[in-house]
Amino acid sequence: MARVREEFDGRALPPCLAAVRISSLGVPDLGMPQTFARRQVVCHHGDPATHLFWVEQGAVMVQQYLEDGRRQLVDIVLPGGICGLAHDHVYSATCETLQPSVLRACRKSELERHAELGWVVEHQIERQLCAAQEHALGLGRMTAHERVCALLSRFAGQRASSRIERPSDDFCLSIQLPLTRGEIGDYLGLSLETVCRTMTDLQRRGVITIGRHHGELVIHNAWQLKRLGGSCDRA
Amino acid sequence: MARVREEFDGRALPPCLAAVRISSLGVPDLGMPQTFARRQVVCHHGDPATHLFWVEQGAVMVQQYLEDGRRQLVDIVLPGGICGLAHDHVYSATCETLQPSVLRACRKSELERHAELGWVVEHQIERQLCAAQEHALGLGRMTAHERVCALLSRFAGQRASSRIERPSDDFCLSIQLPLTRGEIGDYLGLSLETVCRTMTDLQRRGVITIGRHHGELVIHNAWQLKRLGGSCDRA
DNA sequence: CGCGTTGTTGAATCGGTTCAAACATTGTGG
DNA sequence: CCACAATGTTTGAACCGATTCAACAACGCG
Repeated sequence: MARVREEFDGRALPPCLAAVRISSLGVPDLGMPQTFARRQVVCHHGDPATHLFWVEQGAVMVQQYLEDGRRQLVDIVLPGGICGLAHDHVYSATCETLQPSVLRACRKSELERHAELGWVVEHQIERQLCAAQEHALGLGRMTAHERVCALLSRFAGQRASSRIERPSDDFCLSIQLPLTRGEIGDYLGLSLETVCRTMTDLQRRGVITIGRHHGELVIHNAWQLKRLGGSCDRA
Repeated sequence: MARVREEFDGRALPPCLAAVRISSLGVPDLGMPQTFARRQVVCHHGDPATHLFWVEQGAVMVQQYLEDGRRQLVDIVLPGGICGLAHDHVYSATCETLQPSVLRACRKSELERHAELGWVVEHQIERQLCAAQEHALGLGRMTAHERVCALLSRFAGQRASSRIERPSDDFCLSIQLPLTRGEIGDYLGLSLETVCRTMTDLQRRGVITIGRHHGELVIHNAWQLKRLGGSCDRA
């Protein structure tokens, strides 16, 4: 009856995780899936942290604010990821959907009663912490061009991870950015104008083509994109 | 025999955690405590990730590099914290001690056999992820002055958390910075010269006094420091 | 069609970097 | 204990990448 996934996040699960049903995304079957519209707030910074949210479909942005309104998107959570983290029993950030999304809301109190789940959640959070630290590397030490390229590269990689290894890959990759220029800027620690200029420049260089419609983008040379954003490959 | 701490990180432990002995820092008694000298590498980015390290005493810096040598300190781990995180079975960052330190190295494979520990580790990593996201806010959106003040404030808070709430707190707080200017710069995403100038400026304004000896620092007005670094208080 | 939102581009400005030189502190060996 | 090297810090001047402010163009929803 309890169907168990053998793999989670690329590594075999320890035997202790045999008790709870895990969906194909690594999401435990606790709590009901909830549907959220585009740009809907999932949880708000400072509110009592009652739930942990698993993203099943769509995407969620995790954002922090300074008092004067300056904003930083600190994470973009894709399916399989978790949001709704807490510090001192309150949500440490505001989470908002980028697209229509399906999340599974699990009561923290109930979740923790399942010891077997501890390591499943831990793996996911560990992965997100690694990602956050890589993001910090970009924020602290990369130029505007590198940051934009790294982000676009990530979106490209989501849809065609295997094909971006060889130099003269001249296949086109059409993607739909779920973020506005301002949001990209807030994610990359840049002004929206700089994001604009950088993308226009990438277009001039023939790396991408910016579609007429909002968010439309064609990537002509994913490899070059990766290379430009691309001292990003860590030594 | 199995003594159990009732509290971990300020919150009552769920009942499932009653089985493993936990030290007063929340560190499980698996693996031997190891002593590390100052500036000793604990684990290296890219190496097979066999262990998870718990910091018992001292401090560890977590650092990432770009190919061309640009460096970013992405975290500073204090006692109670964890380092040695992995992505795809290899360490995602290089960890190095800031001071002589005592770490407890736990084999990941063995650790995961203890289901009860999953949530303990999860709590700690969740806390560190929240911290990383706050750090990202600083890297992305704060000025040099704000970043430096926020960091000094953190060091001050470590030693006198309760006393920094009132405005005209004119008590002096003497601290020993375990980081060089260059490292502070690498942590804050600034050049070492900017860190210097900023600190000199804070001294001119009477907020701090820079001691003669390396790392020596006296904070005269912790409250003002907090305020300057201090849109840092999130809305 | 019209108006609000999002995106683009230009010009001036500024915060922080870079490069360079001098200085102080710490550590080492004679 | 002193001399000297290595490491870390401070300061100045020129430069530059990114921001800011402003105007305008393109979508897109009613």
